[in-house]
Amino acid sequence: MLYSKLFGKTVKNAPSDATLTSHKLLYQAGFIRESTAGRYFILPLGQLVQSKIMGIVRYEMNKAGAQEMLSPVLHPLVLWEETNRTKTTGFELMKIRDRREIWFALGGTAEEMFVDVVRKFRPSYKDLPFNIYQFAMKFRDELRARGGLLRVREFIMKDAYSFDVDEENFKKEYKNMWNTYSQIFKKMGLNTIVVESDNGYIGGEYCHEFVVESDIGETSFLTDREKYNAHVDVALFERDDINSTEEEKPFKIVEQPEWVKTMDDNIKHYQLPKSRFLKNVVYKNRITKEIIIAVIRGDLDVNKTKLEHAVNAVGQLEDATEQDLTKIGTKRGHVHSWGHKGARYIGDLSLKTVKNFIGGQKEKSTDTINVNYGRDFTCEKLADIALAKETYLLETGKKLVEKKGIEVGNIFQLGYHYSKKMKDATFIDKNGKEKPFYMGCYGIGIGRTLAAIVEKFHDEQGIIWPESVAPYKYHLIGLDLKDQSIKSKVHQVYKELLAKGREVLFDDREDITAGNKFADADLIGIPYRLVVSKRTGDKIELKKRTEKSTRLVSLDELAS
RNA sequence: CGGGACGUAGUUCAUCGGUAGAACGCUCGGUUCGGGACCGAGAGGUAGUGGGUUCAAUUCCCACCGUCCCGACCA
Repeated sequence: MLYSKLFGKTVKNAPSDATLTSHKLLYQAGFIRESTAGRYFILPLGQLVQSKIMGIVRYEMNKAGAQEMLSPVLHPLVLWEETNRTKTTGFELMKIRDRREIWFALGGTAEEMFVDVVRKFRPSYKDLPFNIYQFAMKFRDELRARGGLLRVREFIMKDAYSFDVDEENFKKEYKNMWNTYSQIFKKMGLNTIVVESDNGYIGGEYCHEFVVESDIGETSFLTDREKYNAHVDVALFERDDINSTEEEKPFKIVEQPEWVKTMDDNIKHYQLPKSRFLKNVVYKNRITKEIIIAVIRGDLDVNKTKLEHAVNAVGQLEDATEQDLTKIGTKRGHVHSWGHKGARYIGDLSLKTVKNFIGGQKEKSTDTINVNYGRDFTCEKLADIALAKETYLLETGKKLVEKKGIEVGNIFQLGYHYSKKMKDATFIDKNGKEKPFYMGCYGIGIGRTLAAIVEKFHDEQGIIWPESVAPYKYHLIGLDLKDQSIKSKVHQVYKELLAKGREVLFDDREDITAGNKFADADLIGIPYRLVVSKRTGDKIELKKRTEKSTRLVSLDELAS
């Protein structure tokens, strides 16, 4: 490619809106331009990288036995109605209607579509298992796009769907995809951490995110730096014992000055640590309108995801409003740990680690002390509904550390979730009986992966592409091009490299200074820089993007 | 959707009641030519949109639209 003809040039300034390095560099180096918030043009250089990434994904997926295909972008809305996801999806479904007034969903994920195509064949157990996948544009009506390519509203995703006869066979495919993903990201130079995470409606053990550790990432996970890596939503930890052997004292209602309102006031007033107080957090189920009060030890925070699982309302809880509190006869700061009619009480396991809690029935000028779980109040159930935090201990006694990362891929157990909801999503087993498929799905965000690579591989000068995903292998620079013999020589080098099938970006601009060309080369970040000038004689100067030193090589050496 | 910031040339920013200016980039000419050179000339803006206040609005006020950041949300 001749740089002079390349669409998408480098620029000196990034837009002031860009806060992330990957966003700035991809903009400045001419890989992307924004259309509207969260929707990007991927320019020629950017698309070359995306192609390389997709090439690696495709190669490894095929090697693992998966088969590439393509589904329509517009999904018949009736399919989403079949699984009730027109209502329950976490993301706002984008809909569109054709001239016949038929409604479609713009695909944000494609489980229904893949089940639909599979059921058109009504396979037998002999046809199973299989894993089919696609690279397709995904549409998400994100509430907030963010950080260049990091969180967008349209992006290319590789999404794969596996169909097995049962869980046991599914597990093998799950492991297969796990290994495949590790290999894919390794090939791109990305070190991924496999993080246990929440898969929403199913729960269970099969859901993992592949995360590139990075402070600018949106995924928070806890790790013991050895074996245990878990998303904050699911991370388990040992609740430390506060005083569970202490003797239970008599329950008492005590006077309390009116200035005592917040947890901090409590600490000041009673001169006791946070862990000795009861804390109540109120949620509302946005579907059923049910009020849920989570009761927890004062030093811990409620983990909404865990709570949703505890009350079997995945994706349905939201913070209660003042009006909700009024409805159950209370107000902010005065929620009781028991007794509010019309509310369900769920307690955290930590309630058992403290004797003689303070609080729980705060009124205007009184509160309760020496409150004990079991004796003075009980909840509908005690469950793990607390948010794990850094420095908490695992059951193994290891310390947890909180890290952030970019989720570049995930693997997911679907089980029977879709196959049982969708009509005829079955295969015929050995005994001639219909059985639902046991499914899994596996995604990789291509654009986000690209951004993660830039976040990891760059320096002050610009991007440093790993060779496997670089838009070109060589960045050829011609200097002293007014000299006809040098000009013809560098064009000759370019032609011969192309003839040998090498990927070359050739900076053939004649009126640009050397410094400019070098700066552009560093910014674009192609792995090998070649220079032909009056200094290089018969040879070509070679410099790796990652190194400072240069050396002279012959054309044969390069092309061989 | 809540909180905050903002919208002026392709980009970064100035001007802040009196009809818009710089740098970079771009075009042309010349001098340079191995780390973002220099000189000269030039093109490029209905100041997001609409309304209001005013003799006069890019500037003040309101609404809408759009953008970014934090939060909520995120198969």
